[in-house]
Amino acid sequence: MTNLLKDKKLSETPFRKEVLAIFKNYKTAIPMAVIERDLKDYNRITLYRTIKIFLEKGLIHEISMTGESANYALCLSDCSATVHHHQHVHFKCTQCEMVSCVEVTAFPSLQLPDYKIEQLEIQASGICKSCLQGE
Amino acid sequence: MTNLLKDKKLSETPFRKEVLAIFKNYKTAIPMAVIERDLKDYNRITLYRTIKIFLEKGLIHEISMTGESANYALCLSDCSATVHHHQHVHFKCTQCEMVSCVEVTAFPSLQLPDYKIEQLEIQASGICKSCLQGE
DNA sequence: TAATATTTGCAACAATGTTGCAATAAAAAT
DNA sequence: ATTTTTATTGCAACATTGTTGCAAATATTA
Repeated sequence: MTNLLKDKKLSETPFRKEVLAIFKNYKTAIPMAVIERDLKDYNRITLYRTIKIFLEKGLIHEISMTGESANYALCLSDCSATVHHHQHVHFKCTQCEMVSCVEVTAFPSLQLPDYKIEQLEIQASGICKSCLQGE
Repeated sequence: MTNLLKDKKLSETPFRKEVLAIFKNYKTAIPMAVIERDLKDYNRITLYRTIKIFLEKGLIHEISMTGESANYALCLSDCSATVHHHQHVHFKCTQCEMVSCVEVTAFPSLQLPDYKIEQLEIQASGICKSCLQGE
């Protein structure tokens, strides 16, 4: 268990540790609303600033899916604000509404004539593991 | 040139025609801000409602890319609010900032063990056609 | 433990999006 | 073509989301 805050040269405050703990609790990506619900007591402004700096330092990444409010998840590999080294697909379950990051071995590739592709982001939706089993 | 509004059983009002004309003018996807700038005179609330109903009727679709505000573009094929028949990739140029829909013949496929994928959305970023040529 | 740097919370504000309702305009029916 | 019906618009008011300056509090460094 490494110290994510110190690694990214961020001061270790109780609030940041608490937010980080929430991220670690979830295996899925979570929206602001979930973080707010899980914090016993929090300041809206501080939370915004915390999320912002976590994003800037590449501690977490943002997942925007069409029609959804933004979700956030811990970065698994060493990322910065702009460069992310993920090889995963963002998956939204249409049944339980969970958004998660799914690691894939063979990440699809794509070539477009006349375009130079630098990054690919894949958002899938369907039925997740636990919903498939639960039926 | 079909009548998109009538096709979708929407009243043909001057305002809706104007908004539709703006969408037709652009080959790219556009954010709210661009629509607002292009409208000579408009009511904020009516615009929100217009976008909402255009989305509901499948006249336009929303494109959410990480870090971006939402973009909107006309649907090319016959779509509804939930089901879109696009075979295109959303492309964001990191140079000119344009977001566009790029039709592809071979749309990548993806299989995930334990997941049932129903829809795939692909967001690419890099350098677009005109920026590549302009250099 | 003191000095310095960073973070927090407040107040105030800006931007974005929503709702009820009366006036208005479009579509359907006569 | 004119009336009736239905849908849209704009206003006021509000809800939500996100931002900024600044002083107090806290964390880090020396």
